Amino acid sequence: MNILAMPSFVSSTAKRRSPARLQPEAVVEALKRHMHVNERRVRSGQHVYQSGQPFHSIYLLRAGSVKTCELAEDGRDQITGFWMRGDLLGVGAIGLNGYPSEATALEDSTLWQLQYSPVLAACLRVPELQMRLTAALAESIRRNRSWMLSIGTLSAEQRVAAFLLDLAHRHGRLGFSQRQFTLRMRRADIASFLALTHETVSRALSHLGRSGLIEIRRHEVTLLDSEALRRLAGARPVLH
Amino acid sequence: MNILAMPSFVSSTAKRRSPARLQPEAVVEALKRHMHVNERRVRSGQHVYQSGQPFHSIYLLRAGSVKTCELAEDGRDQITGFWMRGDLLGVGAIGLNGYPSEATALEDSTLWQLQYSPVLAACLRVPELQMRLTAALAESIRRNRSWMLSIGTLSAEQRVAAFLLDLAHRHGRLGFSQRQFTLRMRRADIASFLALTHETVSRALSHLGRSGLIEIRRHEVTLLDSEALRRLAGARPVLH
DNA sequence: CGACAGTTTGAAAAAATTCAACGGAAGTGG
DNA sequence: CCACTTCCGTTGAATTTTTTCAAACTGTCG
Repeated sequence: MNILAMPSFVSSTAKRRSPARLQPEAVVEALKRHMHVNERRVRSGQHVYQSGQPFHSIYLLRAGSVKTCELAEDGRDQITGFWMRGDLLGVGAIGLNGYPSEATALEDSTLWQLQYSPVLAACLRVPELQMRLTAALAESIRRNRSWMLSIGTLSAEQRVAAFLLDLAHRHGRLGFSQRQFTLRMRRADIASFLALTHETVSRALSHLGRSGLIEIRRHEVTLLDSEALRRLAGARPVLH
Repeated sequence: MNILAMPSFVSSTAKRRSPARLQPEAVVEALKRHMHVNERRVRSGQHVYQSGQPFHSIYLLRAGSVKTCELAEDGRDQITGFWMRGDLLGVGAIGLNGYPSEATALEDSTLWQLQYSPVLAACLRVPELQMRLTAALAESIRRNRSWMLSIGTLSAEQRVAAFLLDLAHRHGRLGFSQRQFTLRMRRADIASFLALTHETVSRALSHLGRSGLIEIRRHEVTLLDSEALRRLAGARPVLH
């Protein structure tokens, strides 16, 4: 789903890349050339959109970070993703009248608001944009499948390890440190995302810390031995 | 992801529908008018495509049923979906060189093979096709999110109940009985899909049977009290 | 400073998995 | 067509993992 640096996965498919990679920034340029873009700033804790709100726009996250949460009528909810620069939000609402989920800023963030009908129009005129949007949707599907694989096959601690590696990787792609970063979300959010309880996540993090694989203090993480983390998470070492 | 009868979810979002519903069959017609379609028959147990195979085509399932499976390099695997008439397969490969997952027929099935470049070309000429494809991708994303919600918030038995209701619902949309149908997949496949073991699925089915909510004999299911099943699965009663 | 949301940890309980055994159905090969 | 094998499903019991409940601790924000 990341327009600026696709693709990234928790596992497996990282190698099979697009034949014709598009320059990410070029696409961003193209977007601005072909349609009006409204910049929107959202403060930490505020909603980008809420469940049920009429759907008009998708959002390109330009700075900050955002979580998305799926809500059931009976009150159950589930974090469905954590997003950073370059990620596209609200695409799950395409084809519906309203957003089926909500998006909340995890820190002060800025987004480009892209009204969906102009996007469609632009896609018709600019094949590259269409390809890009479609590819972004497909990547989002792969990301989900990869998550399903993790949840279905890994233990609690393995999931937490995989989660940290995923965050690290996405951080790295955006030019930030792959070793050290801030967990912008609460333990309970991680827990929901990983289909665990917040206590279990806390224990897993503590245990990874005691084992010397990571250092964690509150929201600051350092991956001390990402090789071991990868082994733990069941992935073959990534060579590149 | 179902081209013939979107959308369907395990939960929540079923009400927020597309403003301009497109006639499903009309889209199928349009497809045939605008590009060459190769019909392919696959026998039960055979692959539609395999992980790593070069990606050229997506598939529209016309008859039968298919399961898709995500594979990790270390041997872990995970069923990511069960598909029936009208469902679009292989879209996860868009933007990649090869399929990241594999699709296996659960019974003798027939599919339309749609080479992807003509699909793209057709989408550029026919806005309706583009909308349809994009909407199908978006629906697939929602389906995944809905699955995440179920896995993250429901117990084993609730997941099995939700699974049966989902199958029943999709069956119903295609004009088959919503009350009685055949589970084409093995217990182990259901288990993988629901992030459980096959023993747990077996026990859950037996227990639902003993409780009088369903009748199950091997692969034949009858939903005796789908209202109670819905309550069990945590959903509000669907009114219509 | 004080309240509070969020985190950590421990102990008990519950849920699901693992291991093991059995039975039946389907498929294979004589 | 039958014997045999293999795969799949079911069930029970033991074990493991994760959750639940409870309490204490910490950093942040009025």
